[in-house]
Amino acid sequence: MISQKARYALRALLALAEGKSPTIGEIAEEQKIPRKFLEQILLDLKYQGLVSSRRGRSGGYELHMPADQITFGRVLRIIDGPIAPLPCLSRTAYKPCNDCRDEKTCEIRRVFARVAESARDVLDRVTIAEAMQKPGLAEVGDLSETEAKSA
Amino acid sequence: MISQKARYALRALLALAEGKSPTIGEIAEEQKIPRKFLEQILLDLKYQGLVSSRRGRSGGYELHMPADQITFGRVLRIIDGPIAPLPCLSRTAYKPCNDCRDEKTCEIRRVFARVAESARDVLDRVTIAEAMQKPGLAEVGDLSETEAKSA
DNA sequence: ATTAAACACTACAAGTTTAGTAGAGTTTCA
DNA sequence: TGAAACTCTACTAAACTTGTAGTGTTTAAT
Repeated sequence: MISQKARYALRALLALAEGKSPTIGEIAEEQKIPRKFLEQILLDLKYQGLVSSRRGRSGGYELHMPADQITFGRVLRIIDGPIAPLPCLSRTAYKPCNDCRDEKTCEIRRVFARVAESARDVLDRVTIAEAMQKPGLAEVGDLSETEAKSA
Repeated sequence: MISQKARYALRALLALAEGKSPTIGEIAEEQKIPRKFLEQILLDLKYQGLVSSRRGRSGGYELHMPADQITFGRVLRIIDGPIAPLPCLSRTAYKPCNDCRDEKTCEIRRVFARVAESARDVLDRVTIAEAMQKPGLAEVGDLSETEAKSA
């Protein structure tokens, strides 16, 4: 499960990708996100260069880069940390599993490497811009599972 | 990230799949799992019918079903709960996302549905028996990412 | 210059989860 | 009958999650 915070971050970015420069308050109300919590999230995203802000009387937020350069994976790593299901499979925060004898022969690692790869395959490719597109148009990948309430 | 507890559970099951009937202490020592913690894990797996135990003087544990009928997904759901990245995508524990206006048009849900499906694709297919096989043999899926330390 | 509206930053806190530990009880077999 | 093994419940420290609170700083309009 991704965190509520990450969901809020993605929602906020999708809102900013509309192109306006809304205030925190406007985003919070429109997206039903607790306002002070959203402040912190937007600060995180700002520190990482995804959004920029204008202070003062008619301030607000906007994307600091094109929406088609912001992947879901990038957002998740900022908010939730590594995507990999095992520390020993993380690209961004590698750590050996403390109970693992030998990574090269670890059966668990081998299986989860496949999970990690397929997750990255989606998350590091799909951008905020793509996610905004209505389905039914030409799509990057296969979206046929939209109707199946599964997993 | 899957929990340490789930990793212990998978490790214990892989050990039991060797076919012997080891004691908790033997598994704990061999797999470097805290003994009392492992007791609880094995009890969970027993309640769910994956393993069975013999008490008393020469007791021990063994698999209660063929290793090729125990998928990683089943173990993860027992120990860690739902696999889905969003509550609204869980097959086993569906819950609406509280901040979501409309599931059918939710952009976030649409993207994570793809992640969920590909994760299930691996986890609900790969069994303890398959994981034990040495690589290099004929394999079910594609295992070519074994050498890439990524995600 | 003042002031109101907006962002910036830090601290705190309740609740939950994680990763165990502890200990008393029960069963079996030699 | 006693030692070795599983069974079961309770407890706990630390970390994480999901916020709330409050103070400060900047900007634009007046």
